[in-house]
Amino acid sequence: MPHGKGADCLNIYDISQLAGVSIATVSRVLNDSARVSEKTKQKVLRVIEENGYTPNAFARGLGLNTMHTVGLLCADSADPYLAKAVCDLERELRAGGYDSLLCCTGYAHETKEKYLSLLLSKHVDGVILVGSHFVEQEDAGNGYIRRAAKETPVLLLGGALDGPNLYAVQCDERAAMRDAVQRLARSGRERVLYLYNSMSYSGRNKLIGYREGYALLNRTPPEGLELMLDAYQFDVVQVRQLLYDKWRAGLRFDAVLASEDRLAVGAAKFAKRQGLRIPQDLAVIGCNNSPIARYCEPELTSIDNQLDALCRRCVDTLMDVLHGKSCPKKTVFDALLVQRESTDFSCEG
Amino acid sequence: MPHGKGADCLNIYDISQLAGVSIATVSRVLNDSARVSEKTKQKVLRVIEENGYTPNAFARGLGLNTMHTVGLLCADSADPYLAKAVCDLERELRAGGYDSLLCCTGYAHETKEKYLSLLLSKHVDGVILVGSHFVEQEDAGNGYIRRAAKETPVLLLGGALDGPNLYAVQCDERAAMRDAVQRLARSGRERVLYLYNSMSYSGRNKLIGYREGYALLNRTPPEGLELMLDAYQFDVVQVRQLLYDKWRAGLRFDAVLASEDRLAVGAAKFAKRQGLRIPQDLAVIGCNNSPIARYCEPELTSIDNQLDALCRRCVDTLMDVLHGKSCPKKTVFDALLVQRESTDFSCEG
DNA sequence: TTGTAGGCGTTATCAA
DNA sequence: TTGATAACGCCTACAA
Repeated sequence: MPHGKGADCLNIYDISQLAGVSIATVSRVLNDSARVSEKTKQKVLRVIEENGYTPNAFARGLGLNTMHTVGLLCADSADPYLAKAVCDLERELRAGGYDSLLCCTGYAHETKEKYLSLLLSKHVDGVILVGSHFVEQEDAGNGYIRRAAKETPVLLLGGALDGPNLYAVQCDERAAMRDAVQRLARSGRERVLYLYNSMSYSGRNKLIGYREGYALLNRTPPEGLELMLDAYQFDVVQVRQLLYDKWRAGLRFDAVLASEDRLAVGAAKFAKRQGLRIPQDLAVIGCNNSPIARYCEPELTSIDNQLDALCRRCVDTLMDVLHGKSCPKKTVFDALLVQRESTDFSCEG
Repeated sequence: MPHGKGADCLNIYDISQLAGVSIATVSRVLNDSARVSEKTKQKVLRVIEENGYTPNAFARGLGLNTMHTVGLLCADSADPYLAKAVCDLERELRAGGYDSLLCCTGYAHETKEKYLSLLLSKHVDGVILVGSHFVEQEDAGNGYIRRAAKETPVLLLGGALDGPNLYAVQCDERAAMRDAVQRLARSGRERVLYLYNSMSYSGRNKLIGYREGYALLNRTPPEGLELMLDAYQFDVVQVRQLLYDKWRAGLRFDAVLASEDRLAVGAAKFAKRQGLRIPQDLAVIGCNNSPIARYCEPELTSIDNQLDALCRRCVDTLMDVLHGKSCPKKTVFDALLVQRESTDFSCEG
């Protein structure tokens, strides 16, 4: 009986002694691994209950080589969209019996890489890359993700990357943007400005979708209407100013399609300042269908990229992987255009 | 040498063998505990580097009884205010060498209690209760927090509770509300409506502050002007409707003081629908000074409760506790009224 | 300066 | 159905 401390916290030896059985039996009761007589089981359970014993998580982790923890890597969990994702994921993971280790990396490649390996060193059972800011355009920059996947399953929420032990769950925002452009055009909008601020995996796809929209109309996108705000974290006032300056410099447009609702809010602010009526003079469409689409005046039409469903499926997939079930490497959902006051498609051709 | 597996991951024995030293030496190098000759140290470090060895976190946790992890308990990390807090806390904790275990409880007492003990069973080095939704008015409901504090330091961000191993970091929102009422009154507002949706610790304090504001003016708060929205998660449209209904029922007010920016946004929506000009006919003040205060049209005056500073101080305090330094049980910051377009104090008496 | 050996609290493998 | 005992991988007296 190698056990001789009188610490505050009791261990399996204490319980075994109090219950008059061996530690093996206590362990078996704890993990209800069959072979225990109902009588001993009850006795042990009572002792455990009476003394408020909880098995030591570290010791268990050492033995089983897992503490049922998943790493959530996220560029900025204060961003409302990512925050919602993190919250949903955490809930689903907990329902599946896993804790969430949160890690906000910021947008610099170096820290993303550093924090990912930090998570791995904690032996997490899986990693979820929340948002598409982790996948780089030149594949050389994605080595750190592939390397991580050698040690633990990696799920990409909103992004996609092909490789062993990599799984992607995303929404077809490219198609959504394409459709939005076409609908705006059909309802008489001649010049749709595309407003974006990120060239992440998702950002690139949306931009492509915008261009495809025009391509399918057999038109080339009007000159100068792809407008990038050069900041991940920005203020609506910046957006308003950017559009205002462009307008004063002579740029004209009758619709704004934005890669994110906050950008669209900025567009609405611009319209007000410039004296343009929404939607009569300027149609506005945002993306994410976040609560702020409704905070805006007027309320914003927005592309719903089905975050809830994505998160649920993401965790479901991870659980399947961890349980050894086979599961799809890539799952794609459709987006949904939620119409509100900032657009008017009634005269759609 | 009790070591005989050919697994994928090497351990300290492998390294010691490859470097031709004992595991003790390797361990010493790893924890740079002085007594190692520079030469052996370099040799060991090179072997570690070459083989990409990382010490097993579980084993280390078992021995040291810590994995350098802090639990973040939060009612709903999708709430923008709480999300910002979680993000800030995580960053500060990481800077201090600690990981963050996130746990969203929702608003039910039962789950809060359940998840808190779940965190404790993971042997976190500390727990931060993010937001004031954890402290209940009747102290009987706070037993679970006090019990937790017996096992690990508990920090309350935005709330306060007195007891051993409990630390509070908060902002004097009560004073802020009191001052806001007085300033509104002095600038000619006769009937300040107080709009709130939570009776959390913070919620109660703000309400008290509102009443005190009137008390200091030697006036009793106008009848029926304390308006509670009965929902933690709400839509701005609900808020607009609530005010609209009240107005139609004859309730009159010339200012809205809200316990949260989102409620204030709802008030602005109401004003627009009712044809009231902001701030001429209706002044609006929100609380939290969150980004949405600027999304709103017009931009909202808001009480800044200094979340950044609170988070920093909260983690600083925890670090001090963990390092055995003495530190204050309660830290209180002042709030700041950030004036924007929804108020006009120019004619303040 | 370095090495040996025991302990941390489980789980799991064998016997009994 | 139970019990003894060896991992699991690290840290750290204590000894050399």
